[in-house]
Amino acid sequence: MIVLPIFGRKIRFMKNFIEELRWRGMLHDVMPGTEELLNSGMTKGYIGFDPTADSLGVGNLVQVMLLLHFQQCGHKPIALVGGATGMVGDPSGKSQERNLLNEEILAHNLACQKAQLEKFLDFNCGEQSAEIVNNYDWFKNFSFLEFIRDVGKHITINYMMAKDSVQKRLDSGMSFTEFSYQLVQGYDFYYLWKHMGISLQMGGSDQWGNIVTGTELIRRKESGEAFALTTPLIKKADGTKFGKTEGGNVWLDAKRTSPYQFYQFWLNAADEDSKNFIRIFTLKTKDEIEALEAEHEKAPHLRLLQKELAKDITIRVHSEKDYNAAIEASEILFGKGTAEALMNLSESDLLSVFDGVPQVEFPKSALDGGINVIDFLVEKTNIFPSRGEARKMIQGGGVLINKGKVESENRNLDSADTIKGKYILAQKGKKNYFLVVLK
RNA sequence: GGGGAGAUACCAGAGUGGCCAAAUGGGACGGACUGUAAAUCCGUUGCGCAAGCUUCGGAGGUUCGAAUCCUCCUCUCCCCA
Repeated sequence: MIVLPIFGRKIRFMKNFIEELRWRGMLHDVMPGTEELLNSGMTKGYIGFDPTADSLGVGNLVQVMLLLHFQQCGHKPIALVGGATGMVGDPSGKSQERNLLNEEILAHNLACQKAQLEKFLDFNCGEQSAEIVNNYDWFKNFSFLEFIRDVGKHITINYMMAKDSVQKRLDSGMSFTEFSYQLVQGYDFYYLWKHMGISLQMGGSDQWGNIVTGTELIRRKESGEAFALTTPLIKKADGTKFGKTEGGNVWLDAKRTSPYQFYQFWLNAADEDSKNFIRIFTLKTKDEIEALEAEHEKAPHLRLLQKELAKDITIRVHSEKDYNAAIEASEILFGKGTAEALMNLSESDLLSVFDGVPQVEFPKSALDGGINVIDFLVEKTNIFPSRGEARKMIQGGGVLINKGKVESENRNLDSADTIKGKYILAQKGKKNYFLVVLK
Protein backbone atom coordinates (compact mmCIF):
# COMPACT_ATOMS: atom_id res chain seq x y z
CA MET A 1 0.00 0.00 0.00
CA ILE A 2 1.20 3.41 -0.78
CA VAL A 3 0.26 6.24 1.49
CA LEU A 4 0.65 9.76 0.17
CA PRO A 5 -0.07 12.79 2.23
CA ILE A 6 -2.19 15.01 0.04
CA PHE A 7 -4.02 18.04 1.36
CA GLY A 8 -3.05 16.97 4.82
CA ARG A 9 -4.88 13.67 4.72
CA LYS A 10 -3.85 10.23 3.72
CA ILE A 11 -5.20 8.77 0.57
CA ARG A 12 -4.73 5.09 0.04
CA PHE A 13 -4.11 3.51 -3.32
CA MET A 14 -5.14 -0.04 -2.94
CA LYS A 15 -3.25 -2.81 -4.59
CA ASN A 16 -5.40 -5.52 -6.02
CA PHE A 17 -5.14 -8.21 -3.37
CA ILE A 18 -6.28 -11.06 -5.59
CA GLU A 19 -3.80 -10.10 -8.29
CA GLU A 20 -1.13 -9.92 -5.66
CA LEU A 21 -1.90 -13.41 -4.38
CA ARG A 22 -2.09 -14.78 -7.88
CA TRP A 23 1.42 -13.88 -8.95
CA ARG A 24 2.76 -14.91 -5.56
CA GLY A 25 1.20 -18.32 -6.03
CA MET A 26 -0.84 -17.96 -2.88
CA LEU A 27 -4.28 -18.31 -4.36
CA HIS A 28 -5.95 -21.68 -4.46
CA ASP A 29 -9.63 -21.01 -4.49
CA VAL A 30 -11.71 -17.89 -4.37
CA MET A 31 -15.44 -17.49 -4.09
CA PRO A 32 -17.10 -15.59 -6.95
CA GLY A 33 -17.61 -11.96 -6.07
CA THR A 34 -14.66 -11.75 -3.72
CA GLU A 35 -12.54 -9.69 -6.05
CA GLU A 36 -15.35 -7.17 -6.57
CA LEU A 37 -15.79 -6.89 -2.83
CA LEU A 38 -12.11 -6.21 -2.30
CA ASN A 39 -11.96 -3.65 -5.09
CA SER A 40 -14.92 -1.77 -3.69
CA GLY A 41 -12.96 -0.55 -0.70
CA MET A 42 -11.32 -1.50 2.53
CA THR A 43 -12.48 -4.95 3.48
CA LYS A 44 -12.25 -6.72 6.80
CA GLY A 45 -11.00 -10.26 6.51
CA TYR A 46 -10.00 -12.88 9.02
CA ILE A 47 -8.08 -16.09 9.39
CA GLY A 48 -8.40 -18.54 12.24
CA PHE A 49 -5.45 -20.00 14.09
CA ASP A 50 -5.53 -23.28 15.89
CA PRO A 51 -4.04 -23.07 19.38
CA THR A 52 -2.58 -26.58 19.46
CA ALA A 53 0.87 -25.34 20.48
CA ASP A 54 2.29 -22.37 22.31
CA SER A 55 4.06 -21.23 19.20
CA LEU A 56 3.18 -20.87 15.57
CA GLY A 57 5.25 -22.93 13.20
CA VAL A 58 6.47 -22.02 9.75
CA GLY A 59 3.45 -23.90 8.44
CA ASN A 60 1.24 -21.23 9.96
CA LEU A 61 3.42 -18.58 8.43
CA VAL A 62 1.60 -18.80 5.12
CA GLN A 63 -1.57 -17.64 6.80
CA VAL A 64 0.23 -14.96 8.75
CA MET A 65 1.78 -13.66 5.54
CA LEU A 66 -1.60 -13.79 3.90
CA LEU A 67 -2.91 -11.41 6.54
CA LEU A 68 0.13 -9.23 6.14
CA HIS A 69 -0.30 -9.02 2.36
CA PHE A 70 -3.94 -8.32 3.00
CA GLN A 71 -3.07 -5.39 5.20
CA GLN A 72 -0.46 -4.20 2.73
CA CYS A 73 -3.14 -4.10 0.07
CA GLY A 74 -5.17 -1.68 2.09
CA HIS A 75 -7.48 -3.96 4.01
CA LYS A 76 -8.06 -4.72 7.65
CA PRO A 77 -6.74 -8.08 8.86
CA ILE A 78 -8.19 -9.90 11.82
CA ALA A 79 -6.64 -12.94 13.39
CA LEU A 80 -8.98 -15.21 15.20
CA VAL A 81 -7.40 -17.35 17.85
CA GLY A 82 -9.46 -20.40 18.43
CA GLY A 83 -10.09 -20.55 22.13
CA ALA A 84 -13.39 -22.28 21.51
CA THR A 85 -12.58 -24.20 18.35
CA GLY A 86 -9.38 -25.40 19.97
CA MET A 87 -11.55 -27.10 22.54
CA VAL A 88 -13.42 -28.97 19.85
CA GLY A 89 -10.72 -29.95 17.39
CA ASP A 90 -10.74 -29.54 13.65
CA PRO A 91 -11.05 -32.87 11.85
CA SER A 92 -9.75 -31.47 8.55
CA GLY A 93 -6.71 -33.37 7.43
CA LYS A 94 -6.73 -35.49 10.54
CA SER A 95 -7.16 -39.20 10.29
CA GLN A 96 -7.74 -39.65 13.97
CA GLU A 97 -9.77 -38.11 16.70
CA ARG A 98 -7.76 -35.46 18.47
CA ASN A 99 -6.99 -35.09 22.09
CA LEU A 100 -8.69 -32.15 23.63
CA LEU A 101 -6.63 -29.47 25.30
CA ASN A 102 -7.50 -28.23 28.71
CA GLU A 103 -8.36 -24.61 29.33
CA GLU A 104 -5.15 -23.71 31.06
CA ILE A 105 -2.95 -24.90 28.22
CA LEU A 106 -5.22 -23.24 25.70
CA ALA A 107 -4.98 -19.89 27.44
CA HIS A 108 -1.21 -20.14 27.50
CA ASN A 109 -1.04 -21.12 23.84
CA LEU A 110 -3.32 -18.30 22.83
CA ALA A 111 -1.27 -15.69 24.65
CA CYS A 112 1.94 -16.92 23.04
CA GLN A 113 0.50 -17.00 19.54
CA LYS A 114 -0.92 -13.56 20.00
CA ALA A 115 2.50 -12.17 20.82
CA GLN A 116 3.87 -13.72 17.64
CA LEU A 117 1.15 -12.31 15.44
CA GLU A 118 1.84 -8.88 16.81
CA LYS A 119 5.29 -9.01 15.27
CA PHE A 120 3.90 -9.22 11.78
CA LEU A 121 0.84 -7.10 11.59
CA ASP A 122 0.43 -3.42 12.22
CA PHE A 123 -1.90 -2.96 15.13
CA ASN A 124 -1.71 0.78 15.12
CA CYS A 125 -2.45 2.34 11.75
CA GLY A 126 -5.88 3.77 12.04
CA GLU A 127 -8.89 2.05 10.60
CA GLN A 128 -6.78 -0.64 8.98
CA SER A 129 -5.22 -1.75 12.25
CA ALA A 130 -5.00 -5.46 12.73
CA GLU A 131 -7.06 -7.00 15.46
CA ILE A 132 -7.06 -10.24 17.34
CA VAL A 133 -10.28 -11.83 18.45
CA ASN A 134 -10.92 -14.97 20.45
CA ASN A 135 -13.97 -17.02 19.64
CA TYR A 136 -14.14 -18.22 23.21
CA ASP A 137 -15.52 -14.76 23.99
CA TRP A 138 -18.74 -15.43 22.14
CA PHE A 139 -18.90 -19.13 22.79
CA LYS A 140 -18.38 -19.24 26.52
CA ASN A 141 -21.91 -18.14 27.32
CA PHE A 142 -23.57 -19.83 24.39
CA SER A 143 -25.64 -22.73 25.70
CA PHE A 144 -25.94 -26.00 23.86
CA LEU A 145 -29.68 -25.59 23.42
CA GLU A 146 -29.32 -22.12 22.02
CA PHE A 147 -26.63 -23.33 19.70
CA ILE A 148 -28.59 -26.17 18.18
CA ARG A 149 -31.64 -23.92 17.80
CA ASP A 150 -29.88 -20.86 16.39
CA VAL A 151 -27.15 -22.46 14.40
CA GLY A 152 -27.91 -26.13 13.94
CA LYS A 153 -31.36 -25.42 12.58
CA HIS A 154 -29.98 -23.70 9.52
CA ILE A 155 -27.61 -26.36 8.32
CA THR A 156 -28.67 -29.83 7.31
CA ILE A 157 -26.89 -32.99 8.25
CA ASN A 158 -26.76 -33.83 4.57
CA TYR A 159 -24.80 -30.67 3.91
CA MET A 160 -22.40 -31.40 6.72
CA MET A 161 -21.94 -35.01 5.72
CA ALA A 162 -20.96 -34.03 2.22
CA LYS A 163 -17.82 -32.31 3.48
CA ASP A 164 -14.54 -33.91 2.59
CA SER A 165 -13.29 -33.69 6.15
CA VAL A 166 -16.28 -35.76 7.26
CA GLN A 167 -16.29 -38.22 4.35
CA LYS A 168 -12.71 -39.18 4.96
CA ARG A 169 -13.53 -40.16 8.50
CA LEU A 170 -16.65 -42.16 7.85
CA ASP A 171 -14.80 -45.44 7.94
CA SER A 172 -12.49 -44.82 10.83
CA GLY A 173 -15.06 -43.07 12.95
CA MET A 174 -15.49 -39.56 14.23
CA SER A 175 -17.02 -38.17 17.37
CA PHE A 176 -20.02 -35.88 17.41
CA THR A 177 -17.70 -33.22 18.80
CA GLU A 178 -15.48 -33.17 15.74
CA PHE A 179 -18.45 -33.52 13.45
CA SER A 180 -19.83 -30.33 14.98
CA TYR A 181 -16.60 -28.49 14.40
CA GLN A 182 -17.66 -27.00 11.10
CA LEU A 183 -20.73 -25.51 12.69
CA VAL A 184 -18.65 -23.91 15.40
CA GLN A 185 -16.25 -22.43 12.89
CA GLY A 186 -19.18 -21.51 10.68
CA TYR A 187 -20.76 -19.63 13.53
CA ASP A 188 -17.54 -17.72 14.09
CA PHE A 189 -17.80 -16.35 10.60
CA TYR A 190 -21.45 -15.50 11.12
CA TYR A 191 -20.68 -13.74 14.40
CA LEU A 192 -17.82 -11.73 12.96
CA TRP A 193 -19.89 -10.83 9.92
CA LYS A 194 -22.85 -9.76 12.02
CA HIS A 195 -21.05 -7.88 14.77
CA MET A 196 -17.84 -6.67 13.20
CA GLY A 197 -18.71 -6.36 9.57
CA ILE A 198 -16.19 -8.95 8.50
CA SER A 199 -17.15 -10.33 5.12
CA LEU A 200 -14.16 -12.40 4.10
CA GLN A 201 -12.62 -15.48 5.62
CA MET A 202 -9.29 -16.78 4.41
CA GLY A 203 -7.32 -19.90 5.21
CA GLY A 204 -5.48 -22.89 3.85
CA SER A 205 -7.17 -24.96 1.17
CA ASP A 206 -8.01 -27.61 3.75
CA GLN A 207 -10.25 -25.05 5.40
CA TRP A 208 -12.46 -24.51 2.38
CA GLY A 209 -15.21 -26.75 3.65
CA ASN A 210 -15.33 -25.12 7.06
CA ILE A 211 -15.28 -21.65 5.60
CA VAL A 212 -18.06 -22.37 3.21
CA THR A 213 -20.22 -23.65 6.05
CA GLY A 214 -19.83 -20.13 7.44
CA THR A 215 -20.89 -18.33 4.28
CA GLU A 216 -23.77 -20.76 3.97
CA LEU A 217 -24.88 -20.03 7.52
CA ILE A 218 -24.75 -16.31 6.88
CA ARG A 219 -26.81 -16.75 3.74
CA ARG A 220 -29.44 -19.01 5.28
CA LYS A 221 -29.75 -17.19 8.56
CA GLU A 222 -29.82 -13.64 7.30
CA SER A 223 -29.62 -13.85 3.52
CA GLY A 224 -26.27 -12.14 3.93
CA GLU A 225 -23.30 -12.33 1.64
CA ALA A 226 -19.86 -13.34 2.72
CA PHE A 227 -16.80 -14.47 0.82
CA ALA A 228 -13.95 -16.89 1.01
CA LEU A 229 -10.47 -17.35 -0.29
CA THR A 230 -7.88 -20.05 0.32
CA THR A 231 -4.19 -20.57 -0.19
CA PRO A 232 -2.74 -23.71 -1.72
CA LEU A 233 -0.95 -26.26 0.39
CA ILE A 234 2.73 -25.52 0.25
CA LYS A 235 4.62 -28.18 -1.62
CA LYS A 236 8.30 -28.81 -1.70
CA ALA A 237 10.06 -29.95 -4.84
CA ASP A 238 11.20 -33.18 -3.23
CA GLY A 239 7.71 -34.04 -2.06
CA THR A 240 8.47 -33.92 1.65
CA LYS A 241 6.32 -31.92 3.99
CA PHE A 242 6.99 -28.23 4.32
CA GLY A 243 7.93 -26.87 7.70
CA LYS A 244 9.73 -29.87 9.09
CA THR A 245 13.37 -30.73 9.40
CA GLU A 246 15.02 -33.82 10.81
CA GLY A 247 14.74 -32.11 14.14
CA GLY A 248 10.98 -31.78 13.85
CA ASN A 249 8.80 -28.76 13.36
CA VAL A 250 10.30 -25.37 12.69
CA TRP A 251 8.80 -22.88 15.12
CA LEU A 252 8.70 -19.13 15.29
CA ASP A 253 9.49 -19.18 18.98
CA ALA A 254 13.21 -18.73 19.60
CA LYS A 255 13.00 -21.05 22.57
CA ARG A 256 11.82 -23.91 20.37
CA THR A 257 13.78 -23.17 17.21
CA SER A 258 16.79 -20.93 17.69
CA PRO A 259 17.17 -18.00 15.28
CA TYR A 260 20.20 -19.76 13.87
CA GLN A 261 18.26 -22.93 13.13
CA PHE A 262 15.44 -20.85 11.76
CA TYR A 263 17.81 -19.04 9.43
CA GLN A 264 19.31 -22.32 8.34
CA PHE A 265 15.91 -23.78 7.58
CA TRP A 266 15.29 -21.14 4.93
CA LEU A 267 18.84 -21.09 3.70
CA ASN A 268 18.67 -24.79 2.99
CA ALA A 269 15.61 -24.52 0.76
CA ALA A 270 15.99 -26.14 -2.65
CA ASP A 271 16.36 -23.75 -5.58
CA GLU A 272 12.94 -24.60 -6.94
CA ASP A 273 11.30 -24.07 -3.59
CA SER A 274 13.08 -20.84 -2.86
CA LYS A 275 11.42 -19.27 -5.89
CA ASN A 276 8.03 -20.05 -4.44
CA PHE A 277 8.96 -19.26 -0.88
CA ILE A 278 10.35 -15.84 -1.61
CA ARG A 279 7.03 -14.87 -3.17
CA ILE A 280 5.02 -16.15 -0.27
CA PHE A 281 7.13 -15.26 2.72
CA THR A 282 8.50 -11.87 1.81
CA LEU A 283 6.92 -8.60 0.80
CA LYS A 284 9.35 -8.11 -2.03
CA THR A 285 7.75 -6.88 -5.22
CA LYS A 286 7.47 -8.84 -8.41
CA ASP A 287 10.23 -6.77 -10.03
CA GLU A 288 12.56 -7.28 -7.10
CA ILE A 289 11.98 -11.00 -7.09
CA GLU A 290 12.44 -11.38 -10.82
CA ALA A 291 15.67 -9.44 -10.63
CA LEU A 292 16.87 -11.72 -7.83
CA GLU A 293 15.94 -14.78 -9.81
CA ALA A 294 17.87 -13.58 -12.83
CA GLU A 295 20.83 -12.94 -10.58
CA HIS A 296 20.46 -16.38 -9.02
CA GLU A 297 20.46 -18.06 -12.43
CA LYS A 298 23.83 -16.55 -13.21
CA ALA A 299 25.46 -17.97 -10.13
CA PRO A 300 23.26 -20.62 -8.57
CA HIS A 301 25.96 -21.76 -6.16
CA LEU A 302 25.78 -18.45 -4.34
CA ARG A 303 22.18 -19.20 -3.44
CA LEU A 304 21.17 -15.62 -3.54
CA LEU A 305 17.48 -16.40 -3.40
CA GLN A 306 17.81 -18.49 -0.28
CA LYS A 307 19.94 -15.86 1.38
CA GLU A 308 17.50 -13.06 0.63
CA LEU A 309 14.60 -15.19 1.72
CA ALA A 310 16.28 -16.27 4.94
CA LYS A 311 17.33 -12.73 5.69
CA ASP A 312 13.93 -11.21 5.17
CA ILE A 313 12.03 -13.75 7.16
CA THR A 314 14.55 -14.11 9.98
CA ILE A 315 14.54 -10.38 10.58
CA ARG A 316 10.78 -10.28 10.50
CA VAL A 317 10.31 -13.17 12.90
CA HIS A 318 13.30 -12.53 15.16
CA SER A 319 15.42 -9.41 14.71
CA GLU A 320 18.23 -7.85 12.75
CA LYS A 321 20.56 -8.73 15.59
CA ASP A 322 19.51 -12.37 15.55
CA TYR A 323 19.97 -12.41 11.80
CA ASN A 324 23.52 -11.12 12.07
CA ALA A 325 24.29 -13.65 14.75
CA ALA A 326 22.90 -16.41 12.53
CA ILE A 327 25.12 -15.32 9.65
CA GLU A 328 28.11 -15.27 11.90
CA ALA A 329 27.28 -18.69 13.24
CA SER A 330 26.83 -20.04 9.73
CA GLU A 331 30.21 -18.73 8.69
CA ILE A 332 31.90 -20.35 11.62
CA LEU A 333 30.13 -23.64 11.20
CA PHE A 334 30.37 -23.90 7.43
CA GLY A 335 33.06 -21.48 6.34
CA LYS A 336 36.64 -22.39 5.58
CA GLY A 337 39.64 -22.00 7.84
CA THR A 338 37.53 -21.20 10.80
CA ALA A 339 39.58 -22.80 13.57
CA GLU A 340 41.14 -19.45 14.28
CA ALA A 341 37.89 -17.57 14.00
CA LEU A 342 36.44 -19.98 16.49
CA MET A 343 39.23 -19.32 18.98
CA ASN A 344 38.80 -15.59 18.56
CA LEU A 345 35.08 -15.50 19.21
CA SER A 346 33.97 -13.76 22.32
CA GLU A 347 32.36 -15.97 24.89
CA SER A 348 28.90 -14.52 24.48
CA ASP A 349 29.09 -14.85 20.71
CA LEU A 350 30.30 -18.39 21.04
CA LEU A 351 27.37 -19.29 23.22
CA SER A 352 24.85 -17.69 20.92
CA VAL A 353 26.43 -19.32 17.87
CA PHE A 354 26.08 -22.68 19.51
CA ASP A 355 22.70 -22.03 20.95
CA GLY A 356 20.66 -25.08 20.12
CA VAL A 357 23.71 -27.30 19.82
CA PRO A 358 23.75 -30.06 22.42
CA GLN A 359 25.90 -29.16 25.39
CA VAL A 360 27.81 -31.62 27.51
CA GLU A 361 29.47 -30.95 30.81
CA PHE A 362 32.92 -32.21 31.52
CA PRO A 363 35.17 -31.89 34.56
CA LYS A 364 37.98 -29.52 33.77
CA SER A 365 40.44 -31.27 36.03
CA ALA A 366 40.31 -34.37 33.84
CA LEU A 367 42.25 -32.49 31.19
CA ASP A 368 45.30 -32.07 33.38
CA GLY A 369 48.03 -34.19 31.97
CA GLY A 370 46.00 -34.91 28.85
CA ILE A 371 43.23 -37.30 28.01
CA ASN A 372 42.84 -39.61 25.07
CA VAL A 373 40.31 -38.43 22.48
CA ILE A 374 38.38 -41.65 22.57
CA ASP A 375 38.11 -41.64 26.34
CA PHE A 376 36.99 -38.07 26.07
CA LEU A 377 34.38 -38.71 23.39
CA VAL A 378 32.96 -41.88 24.82
CA GLU A 379 33.36 -42.30 28.53
CA LYS A 380 33.33 -38.73 29.69
CA THR A 381 30.91 -37.02 27.37
CA ASN A 382 28.86 -39.77 25.72
CA ILE A 383 29.16 -38.06 22.38
CA PHE A 384 29.69 -41.53 20.99
CA PRO A 385 27.87 -44.54 22.40
CA SER A 386 30.81 -46.89 22.05
CA ARG A 387 34.55 -46.77 21.69
CA GLY A 388 34.44 -48.82 18.54
CA GLU A 389 32.16 -46.37 16.85
CA ALA A 390 34.32 -43.42 17.84
CA ARG A 391 37.40 -45.22 16.61
CA LYS A 392 35.82 -46.09 13.28
CA MET A 393 34.66 -42.57 12.72
CA ILE A 394 38.07 -41.14 13.52
CA GLN A 395 39.55 -43.53 10.97
CA GLY A 396 36.98 -42.35 8.47
CA GLY A 397 37.99 -38.76 9.11
CA GLY A 398 34.65 -37.81 10.59
CA VAL A 399 35.66 -36.44 13.96
CA LEU A 400 36.77 -32.87 14.50
CA ILE A 401 37.81 -31.08 17.65
CA ASN A 402 37.59 -27.31 17.51
CA LYS A 403 37.14 -27.54 13.74
CA GLY A 404 40.42 -29.46 13.35
CA LYS A 405 40.34 -33.04 12.11
CA VAL A 406 41.38 -35.69 14.61
CA GLU A 407 44.01 -37.57 12.66
CA SER A 408 44.68 -40.39 15.06
CA GLU A 409 42.86 -42.25 17.75
CA ASN A 410 45.91 -41.79 19.94
CA ARG A 411 45.51 -38.05 19.97
CA ASN A 412 45.48 -36.55 23.44
CA LEU A 413 43.60 -33.50 24.53
CA ASP A 414 44.85 -31.10 27.15
CA SER A 415 44.25 -27.55 28.24
CA ALA A 416 45.79 -26.24 25.00
CA ASP A 417 42.79 -27.70 23.17
CA THR A 418 40.22 -25.57 24.90
CA ILE A 419 38.51 -22.44 23.77
CA LYS A 420 39.17 -19.81 26.40
CA GLY A 421 39.87 -22.56 28.87
CA LYS A 422 36.18 -23.23 29.13
CA TYR A 423 34.88 -25.01 26.07
CA ILE A 424 35.76 -27.69 23.59
CA LEU A 425 33.86 -27.98 20.34
CA ALA A 426 33.49 -31.57 19.22
CA GLN A 427 32.11 -32.47 15.83
CA LYS A 428 30.75 -35.74 14.55
CA GLY A 429 30.70 -35.32 10.82
CA LYS A 430 29.92 -32.00 9.22
CA LYS A 431 26.68 -31.23 10.87
CA ASN A 432 26.63 -32.68 14.36
CA TYR A 433 28.16 -30.36 16.87
CA PHE A 434 28.63 -30.82 20.59
CA LEU A 435 29.75 -28.05 22.84
CA VAL A 436 31.64 -29.46 25.78
CA VAL A 437 31.49 -27.13 28.73
CA LEU A 438 34.37 -27.52 31.16
CA LYS A 439 33.39 -27.30 34.76
C1' G B 1 -14.30 -73.50 19.97
C1' G B 2 -11.37 -76.11 15.69
C1' G B 3 -7.22 -75.94 12.20
C1' G B 4 -2.80 -73.70 10.13
C1' A B 5 1.46 -70.26 9.76
C1' G B 6 4.89 -67.44 12.19
C1' A B 7 8.25 -64.47 15.92
C1' U B 8 15.74 -63.25 13.27
C1' A B 9 19.56 -56.66 14.14
C1' C B 10 16.48 -49.75 13.28
C1' C B 11 12.81 -51.81 9.38
C1' A B 12 11.83 -55.51 5.68
C1' G B 13 13.68 -60.27 4.99
C1' A B 14 17.24 -64.88 3.98
C1' G B 15 19.27 -68.54 6.94
C1' U B 16 16.55 -75.32 9.00
C1' G B 17 23.09 -78.62 13.28
C1' G B 18 29.50 -76.37 12.71
C1' C B 19 31.81 -72.62 6.88
C1' C B 20 26.74 -67.47 11.30
C1' A B 21 27.96 -61.62 14.66
C1' A B 22 24.07 -63.88 10.95
C1' A B 23 22.96 -63.03 3.24
C1' U B 24 20.30 -59.13 0.68
C1' G B 25 17.51 -54.55 0.35
C1' G B 26 15.99 -50.10 2.74
C1' G B 27 17.11 -46.66 6.48
C1' A B 28 20.71 -44.25 9.46
C1' C B 29 25.63 -42.40 10.07
C1' G B 30 30.58 -41.07 8.10
C1' G B 31 33.87 -39.88 3.76
C1' A B 32 34.67 -38.07 -1.49
C1' C B 33 32.27 -34.81 -4.93
C1' U B 34 29.15 -30.29 -4.54
C1' G B 35 26.36 -24.99 -3.36
C1' U B 36 25.42 -26.30 3.86
C1' A B 37 21.39 -28.85 -2.58
C1' A B 38 20.20 -33.18 -5.65
C1' A B 39 22.41 -37.33 -7.91
C1' U B 40 26.56 -40.56 -7.69
C1' C B 41 30.60 -43.33 -5.60
C1' C B 42 33.17 -45.43 -1.20
C1' G B 43 32.96 -46.93 3.92
C1' U B 44 30.48 -48.07 8.73
C1' U B 45 26.07 -50.00 11.02
C1' G B 46 26.05 -55.73 18.66
C1' C B 47 30.40 -54.76 22.56
C1' G B 48 35.79 -55.00 22.67
C1' C B 49 42.59 -52.38 20.51
C1' A B 50 42.64 -57.62 20.71
C1' A B 51 41.98 -62.50 22.51
C1' G B 52 37.28 -62.89 23.06
C1' C B 53 32.27 -61.81 24.89
C1' U B 54 26.89 -61.21 24.55
C1' U B 55 22.88 -61.75 20.56
C1' C B 56 18.05 -64.63 16.42
C1' G B 57 10.24 -63.91 21.21
C1' G B 58 10.92 -66.22 26.75
C1' A B 59 12.38 -70.48 29.91
C1' G B 60 14.39 -75.19 29.97
C1' G B 61 16.54 -79.58 27.34
C1' U B 62 19.37 -82.75 23.46
C1' U B 63 24.46 -82.26 21.40
C1' C B 64 31.52 -81.85 21.42
C1' G B 65 28.71 -77.80 18.96
C1' A B 66 21.99 -74.72 18.36
C1' A B 67 19.14 -68.89 15.06
C1' U B 68 18.57 -74.05 13.26
C1' C B 69 16.42 -80.19 16.85
C1' C B 70 12.92 -81.30 21.36
C1' U B 71 9.48 -79.54 25.55
C1' C B 72 6.72 -75.79 27.82
C1' C B 73 5.27 -70.61 27.90
C1' U B 74 4.10 -65.67 25.70
C1' C B 75 2.60 -63.00 21.58
C1' U B 76 1.16 -62.12 16.22
C1' C B 77 -1.24 -63.40 11.68
C1' C B 78 -4.52 -66.46 8.52
C1' C B 79 -8.60 -69.97 7.65
C1' C B 80 -13.12 -72.56 9.44
C1' A B 81 -17.26 -72.32 13.08
